[in-house]
Amino acid sequence: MESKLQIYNSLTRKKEIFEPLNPPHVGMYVCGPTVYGDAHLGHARPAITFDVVFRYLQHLGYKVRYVRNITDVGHLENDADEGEDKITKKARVEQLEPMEIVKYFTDRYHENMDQLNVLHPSIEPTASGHIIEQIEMVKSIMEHGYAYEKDGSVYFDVDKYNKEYHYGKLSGRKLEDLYQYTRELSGQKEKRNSFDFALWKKADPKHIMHWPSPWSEGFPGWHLECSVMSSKYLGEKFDIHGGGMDLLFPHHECEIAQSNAATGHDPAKYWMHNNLITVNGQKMGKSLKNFITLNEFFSGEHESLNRAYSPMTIRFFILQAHYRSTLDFSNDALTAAEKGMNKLLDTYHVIDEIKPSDHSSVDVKRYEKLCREAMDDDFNTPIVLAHLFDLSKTVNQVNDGKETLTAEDLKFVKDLLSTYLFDLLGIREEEDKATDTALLDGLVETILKIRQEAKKNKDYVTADYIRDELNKLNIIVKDTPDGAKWELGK
RNA sequence: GGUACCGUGGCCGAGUGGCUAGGCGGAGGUCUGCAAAACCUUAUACAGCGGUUCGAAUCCGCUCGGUACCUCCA
Repeated sequence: MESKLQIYNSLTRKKEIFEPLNPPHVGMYVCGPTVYGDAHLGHARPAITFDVVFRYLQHLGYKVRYVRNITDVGHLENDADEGEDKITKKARVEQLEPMEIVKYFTDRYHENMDQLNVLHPSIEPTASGHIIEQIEMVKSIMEHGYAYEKDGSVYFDVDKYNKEYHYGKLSGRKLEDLYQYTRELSGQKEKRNSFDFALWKKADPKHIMHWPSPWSEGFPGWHLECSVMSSKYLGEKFDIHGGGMDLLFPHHECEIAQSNAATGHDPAKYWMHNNLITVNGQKMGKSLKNFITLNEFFSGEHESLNRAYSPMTIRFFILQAHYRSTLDFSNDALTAAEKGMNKLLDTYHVIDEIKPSDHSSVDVKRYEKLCREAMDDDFNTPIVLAHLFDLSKTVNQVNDGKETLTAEDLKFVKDLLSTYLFDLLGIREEEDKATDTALLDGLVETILKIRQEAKKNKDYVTADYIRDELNKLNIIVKDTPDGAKWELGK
């Protein structure tokens, strides 16, 4: 089937028809986390955004290789001890091996991703596992004349590169402007220009993580790992490179420069960037210390949280905004997302209780096209959800006897909800709701029969007592024309 | 200073020239012993000023306000 998928390409700043380089194969690389702390809400956004991209591309029939890295070396701390990277610093503080820290937070990250129902990437390479390849790439860039060594460190020669290529093509920055502004900052003497960036850095004695190289005992520059691992697993030229908008400059700009310097061409055809999550209009981030970790959301243990929010509520909340828009966090917004999501999940189950008619009074088939068009339009998940809410309204109207649907159409609606809500948007029902055991079922039914007797005798005191007590046990009773129904509450 | 971008009703959030976005919340109603759910109806909008146009939230200009990034800071 001909794809009409359009993707907003940060490189061209417009939506483009998605045409893979080698169909039906698609290569996608996304910058993963630096594992030196628990993942916060800001980390959930790229993970979920590109999870949906991954799911939808597969849905369209593409064979996707999705690579998401784990950064476990290299990111230097600027504000604290100079020359120490984040992993190392944490290790020294806690007297642990760096790889112990890495393992701990990598496991925690994976746990969070599973909770958010984020599919595992095809390959999850680590920077520390690709030191040799990184050294090779530095050599290649040097051989092409775009890097120079100084006192055991190797720097990328941006000025020289920019004479042959265009440094700033992704971020829209001009080298002259960078030069004017950055020259006043405390530049390092080793560099020819302040905007040159490190490819290899000589380790000073207190730096624990270091590897031998032709230039020094040291460690790779932080832009290098992504260039190396993407080309190793996806080839020198692949389809999609994704990441957070805050990585656009300098990180992704430098990746483009490194690839061009080593191979003569850009690494990725489409660059996708998810926007940031804000708190009171400000970026949620480590540096601002205004972040809330995912575990804190799940437990509710944070001063900014009124209560706990389930992983699926977080996921739904993120999907209710387009990935290229900023998304403002608040308790009200999360609660609204939770209620909306439960409404859709209820609809999914209501379908089973509807008696089919011979004739459908409404056209539900059109929703498939509408949902598909929304996804094709740069993964517009809020529009998909709006259509699903419309569909939900229709189902409820049928349930109320105001409209009718045939058995075939009812199945169609159920399948459509299943496909979009569960398979593509990755929402799943909370486990405690899914595990209604037969025992619980029987007990509650029995108690409700007693309550029904009480109601028949107009003994409302007993009836309400039963309902209130069940409520306290998180069992919500609803009286309907067909008798009392119940469900486990939030 | 530079670069990218944003400003939509109580809250969140779609929408790039004319057609109800949607969710949450509010108001009224149907149903109901009461409640909940569901359904129906409904209010509240496009930062300001000017321009283009038959017609602008949507294009252009200016003003005001806000955000992110600016090289080792994810």
